[in-house]
Amino acid sequence: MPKSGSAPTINDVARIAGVSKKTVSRVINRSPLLKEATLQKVQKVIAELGYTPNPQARALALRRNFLLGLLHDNPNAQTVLNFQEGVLDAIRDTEFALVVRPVDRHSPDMLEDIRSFLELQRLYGVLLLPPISENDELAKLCRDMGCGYVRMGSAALDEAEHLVQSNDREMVESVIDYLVEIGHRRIGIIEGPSGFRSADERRVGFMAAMKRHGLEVPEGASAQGSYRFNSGIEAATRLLAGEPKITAIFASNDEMAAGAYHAARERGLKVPEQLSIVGFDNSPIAAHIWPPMTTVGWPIREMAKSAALKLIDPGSEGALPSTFPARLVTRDSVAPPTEGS
Amino acid sequence: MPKSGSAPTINDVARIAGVSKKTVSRVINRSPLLKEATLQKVQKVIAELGYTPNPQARALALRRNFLLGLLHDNPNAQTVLNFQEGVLDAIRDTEFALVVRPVDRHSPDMLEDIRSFLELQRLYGVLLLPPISENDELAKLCRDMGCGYVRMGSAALDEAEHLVQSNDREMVESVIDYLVEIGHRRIGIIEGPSGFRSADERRVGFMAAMKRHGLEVPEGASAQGSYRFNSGIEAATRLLAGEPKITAIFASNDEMAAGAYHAARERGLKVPEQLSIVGFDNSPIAAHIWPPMTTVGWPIREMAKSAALKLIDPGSEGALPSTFPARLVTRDSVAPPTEGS
DNA sequence: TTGTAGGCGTTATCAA
DNA sequence: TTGATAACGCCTACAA
Repeated sequence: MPKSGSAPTINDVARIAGVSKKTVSRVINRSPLLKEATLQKVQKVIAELGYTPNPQARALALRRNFLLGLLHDNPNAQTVLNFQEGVLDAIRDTEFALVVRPVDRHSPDMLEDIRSFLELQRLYGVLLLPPISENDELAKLCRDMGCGYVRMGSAALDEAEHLVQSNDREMVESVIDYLVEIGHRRIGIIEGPSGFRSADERRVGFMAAMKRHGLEVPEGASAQGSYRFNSGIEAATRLLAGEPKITAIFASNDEMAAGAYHAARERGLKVPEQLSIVGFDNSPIAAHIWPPMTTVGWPIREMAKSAALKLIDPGSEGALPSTFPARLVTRDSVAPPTEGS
Repeated sequence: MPKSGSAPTINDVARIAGVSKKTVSRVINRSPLLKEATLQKVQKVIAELGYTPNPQARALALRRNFLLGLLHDNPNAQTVLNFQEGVLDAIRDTEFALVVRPVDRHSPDMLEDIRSFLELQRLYGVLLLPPISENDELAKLCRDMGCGYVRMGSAALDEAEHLVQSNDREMVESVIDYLVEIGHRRIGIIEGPSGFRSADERRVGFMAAMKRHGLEVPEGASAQGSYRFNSGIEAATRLLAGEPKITAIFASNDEMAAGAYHAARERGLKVPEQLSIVGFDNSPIAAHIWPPMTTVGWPIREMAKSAALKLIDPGSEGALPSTFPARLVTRDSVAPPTEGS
């Protein structure tokens, strides 16, 4: 009988069930070569004892930990946290746990740091959040080290088994369609920083839609930001100073869009009457700012869950989808352009 | 010589250094009973080989993982993420890793869930964020299971070795002092939800300061919210409907304070000219809302670092402080009350 | 289909 | 001060 005070081990199960350790091991690992009767018998004992395999021992024997890593260098706290929740949805009631690791994408030895981290912790797999998910060298590193990985991104960065992707480009196109439909013609864009795939995708979607509608994007109707709030203020200030006046701004993320609100207010422009603003991300600020902001939201939590499942249970249904449709969250920052504006 | 392709083990080090495994183990664990010469010799080999002890093997032998857990049920993403960063500051360049575990404080089997989590993962220690850090049963569970723990809170919830605490009460008092100093007399409060220690502390600080200044808090000048944005709108709406009119609102957190902005706007009140608002937390929304919000910020990252050090290196200097002073972040949501208002 | 022997990389015990 | 030997709890290879 198991020593009281400590958790039962595989030996306890084996002894009580009257089989060998290895047989119990087979039950745990769902070996197909088990006689039904044996399986039942062992499972019964496992249930009675409340036995759970010791992850530390498995990790040692398998040279692989039952840990999923979350690598991120993301300025958006809510995104990261939503993602964590989604991963937890996937690993709930499993032996997996989630370890997080913020990284510094500007550090020259980021890759080396990650390498030694992976080597040390022997993670089962890692989840890569944008923008570092866009780093192909990092993906290669994971492959080389035999560490599973899934990248989250705004474009087809990798094969389906290593990717959960949103349709940023199309979404931005449909945002512009919407703005044009209600009457806007002179639409400006606050782009995200160069080097970010998401920023590229959103810009490309914007330009494509404008072109499709036969609309021009003059020099002064496009400005670049850093995805930070302050950069949004600056970019919008430049946009609003241009001629002819724009009637709407699409910002590549909500923080910059919030900055655009401030810039508009400073120029005495009312949102949405004199200036429509659309953001991207559906972060909390979009809901809390005044007037509440129309923005594009992606299903981060679902994407995270799917990403985690791709790692721990690739065959399962939840692991299948790789592309996740974003949706337009309509609030009050968009209105038809004012006559004569 | 170590087999190429895989990391060197303690056996490699022992063989090359010409000592036993155990001696190497002693070097790793800084045993004091080592001859200086042996120590040097082994350390040299360790350095040459770039040897790192395998955490999985240690975890098995020690029945304890080199993992810190972060348990939270926190509605504020930025707080959680800042805390994560602080923990990372502490464990950088150590063999520790951080595993996160959101929990549901409303679930009836929360404690049971956490128990099995701790049992399974054999965490080195856990960090408890408010509000679940206020749960004494949870702390007891950790003690009973021999799992280290540190609680973060707004009051003296535990002994210094298990606690990092902010001085919420005094900070709120000084906020009120400040408001009174610039002329406010009729000040309202949006309280946090009952059952939250932070909410209690902030309310108590508010009441104490008002009393000290000989000011009354009439029935209609106090309303309770849930710490959520919408509850802030509702609470502030009630507050602003009361008579005599209040000239300032202290909200127990920034989200509710942001809600108060909305309520003020709906009533046509300008912030800060006709209504001053002060929040608590210094979350991103405080900086991004218009006008930028005056609020109270706590040094979460430093608190987190100290909390983690209390777990992994209790003797170190950084592990000492248990009380961390919050500070007032002055922005533009406070002004003297308007004459005759 | 099941069992035996040995290994994963570390630490603990106890003797030398 | 050091070392041989046996855990720790699981898995793989190979044998039966």
